[in-house]
Amino acid sequence: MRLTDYFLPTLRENPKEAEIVSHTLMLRAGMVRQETAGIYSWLPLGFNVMKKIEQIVREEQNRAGFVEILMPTIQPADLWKSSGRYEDYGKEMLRIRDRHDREMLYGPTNEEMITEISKMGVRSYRDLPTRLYHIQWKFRDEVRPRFGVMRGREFLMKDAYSIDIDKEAARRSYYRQFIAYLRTFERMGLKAIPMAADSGPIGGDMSHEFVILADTGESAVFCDRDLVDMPVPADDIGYDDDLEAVAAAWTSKYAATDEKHDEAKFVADVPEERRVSARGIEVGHIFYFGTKYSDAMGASVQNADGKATPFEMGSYGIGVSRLVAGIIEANHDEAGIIWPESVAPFHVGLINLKVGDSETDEACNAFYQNLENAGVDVLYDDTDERAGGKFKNMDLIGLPWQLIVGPRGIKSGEVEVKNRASGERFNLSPDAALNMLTSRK
RNA sequence: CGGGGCAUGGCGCAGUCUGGUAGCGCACCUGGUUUGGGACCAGGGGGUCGUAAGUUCGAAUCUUACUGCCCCGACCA
Repeated sequence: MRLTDYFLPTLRENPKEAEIVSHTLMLRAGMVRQETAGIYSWLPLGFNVMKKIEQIVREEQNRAGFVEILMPTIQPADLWKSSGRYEDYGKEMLRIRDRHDREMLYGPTNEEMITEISKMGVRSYRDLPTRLYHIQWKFRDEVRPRFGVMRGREFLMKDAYSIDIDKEAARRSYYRQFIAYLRTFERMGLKAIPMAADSGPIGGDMSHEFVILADTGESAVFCDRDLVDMPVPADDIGYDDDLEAVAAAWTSKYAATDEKHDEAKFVADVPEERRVSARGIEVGHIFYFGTKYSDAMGASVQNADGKATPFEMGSYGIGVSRLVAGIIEANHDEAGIIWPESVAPFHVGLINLKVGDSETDEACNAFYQNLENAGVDVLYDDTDERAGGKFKNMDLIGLPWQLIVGPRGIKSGEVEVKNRASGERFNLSPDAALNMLTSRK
């Protein structure tokens, strides 16, 4: 992509409404624009990153044996009346009426709908397990939206739902998601720690929040250092294996958010040198809720004995749009964002230091073509900005690699490759630079 | 939902107390000099001063109501 063809409205100064660093940087890097409190337009750079995150989530859900569907944003109120939640949900639910004065709502979640869909499709225990997910916009009318897309009212979320015949089977579905989450966040360059969470109406041990560590995190978290460096299962993990045993490496170690933190247990269970007190951001939540909705909505199947058995259900959420901000919170410096390669909007920022200088233009065009041909996403700054501005901008938007080409270097047969994360610079011949950047892909 | 603050050009702000017909920095446009980490000079364009009503010869400024946004708290992926 040539910058002259792109839409990248970067800001030089910090917008005053932004309180946390990810919000400031997303506004400054031209990733989003606020339309009203907690509701944002996604501009090209932000949208690009969000799609990359979404795709990683999708791939790992598929790998874990969940099947993608798409449910609507607008739901009929009757559906929610059938579970009793229409009255319970309160003002966070955005309630609307259509032209026939029918009560509708902008969905804050989809348990009721998935239960109805499953009732229609599941007739026998032989049809189970049913494991579905979708990635869709949701709306929760937060009293006080803040922190940009970190806590907006409209947000993109992956939510998955499992339906099993009994609790043992439900456990297996639950741990599929547990492992999928470890892999998903790892692929985005995040350290996500599963932490025991309140498990809603059922209780028990089947609810975990996945929290990423970031200095600017919203809540205090406490965990065993072993969890931070625990190697995540590889992509050949067998999802039909006993994943609860695999997950035990995580669930057996101490980890808690401040609400659930038990200092005495922390001190007793974790040797002092391994105690981590940090800040965290919740990016995922998985839980088993048993028959809460299936009971209320009469969703059952016949078991092998011919007896009606209510669905055993779990739901599993990942805040996709929130992750965009979460990743920035975990990956930035004074100059701007530092994208992990897997979610970077482009891999290489090609900087032409002197547009109009024929040798420099020629060299840049060649790089641009060759990198594109090699399948490397390039953002080519072909504007006639001054060099200083280009450097600042490129650091701000945080592409992993910068390829800096100017007349001075061309004369001595060199270009500069800069790694955004480490700050390392390499003066290389054009061929060596091209080789370095294409071999990474 | 309680408490507080703010609303003036694309962004950040001054002007409001003490009413007199709108200004600064950045950004933008033109010309020139520059050019490897946010240059300089000269010229220029752009604002129903959140909305509505009121007071006044005259309102960004005073009064009232409303709306929006931000912050703290309670709440939350």
